Amino acid sequence: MNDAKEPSSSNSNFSNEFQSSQQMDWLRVQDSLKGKLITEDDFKWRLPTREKEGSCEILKYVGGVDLSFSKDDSSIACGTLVVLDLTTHKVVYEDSSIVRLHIPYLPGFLAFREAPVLLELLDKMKNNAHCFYPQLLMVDGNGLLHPRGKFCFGLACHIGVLADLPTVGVGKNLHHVDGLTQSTVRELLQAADSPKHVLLLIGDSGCTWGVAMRSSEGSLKPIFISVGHRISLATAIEIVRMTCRFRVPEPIRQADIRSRERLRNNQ
DNA sequence: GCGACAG
DNA sequence: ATCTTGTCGC
Repeated sequence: MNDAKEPSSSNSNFSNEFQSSQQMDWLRVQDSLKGKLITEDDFKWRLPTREKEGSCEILKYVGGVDLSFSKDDSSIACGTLVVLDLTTHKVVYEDSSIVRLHIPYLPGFLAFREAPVLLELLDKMKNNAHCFYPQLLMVDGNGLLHPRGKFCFGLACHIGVLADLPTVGVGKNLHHVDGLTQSTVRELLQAADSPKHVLLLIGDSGCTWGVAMRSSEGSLKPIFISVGHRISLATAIEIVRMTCRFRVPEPIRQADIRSRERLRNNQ
């Protein structure tokens, strides 16, 4: 009875080793991409709210990306890209792609699972020189707010660097970082008398990772905003606030709704 | 050692 | 991420 094969256990040794060597590769990739990261405003447009001398282009087209998953087969996903016109608050572009994912979700490595589909959608639009190509992209997932923050970063930074696009990370849950937890942050946000409902996320190390923000009056639960690429935290906050009809900023919310819808009607 | 851990 | 209905309220 001893020689009974335990496929799951003998497998998991190999599988675990494979997984950790895979993760070491991923850490190197994140580290190398981080060398290209820009964490201050670096774009040629300006916010519509900010008056300024000179005639420069105004931020008008804001993109949002998200993935939804099949309830039956969790490896089937629909990635969606939408672009919102800030002046009309309407969706002016939508594209999506249903794919089979071969990479599992591992905390800290979301980008390796989700970025490829989304980058393809962006690429397609750029290659067509589409006139609504986003000037900025909001990503469902964190940017600099990452548990191994010194040399790593999240999905929003990953996409920003690879697409060379200004990006903002928006999380609906806090990825525990540097002593910050969801419950303590929520308490602090309640206690804070910040009129803008914003709390700087400063970790035990003194590092500022992003902010927690009550984005709409209705919701006690905050969203977590962090710098993605080619943008400062202050600008990121301003743009997120500008696009929040509800708790989740509209570009991401629309991408979420539409990707879920497409998955329902198409598989 | 154990639990926690974006989507 | 996904499983899940109605319900209270502006």
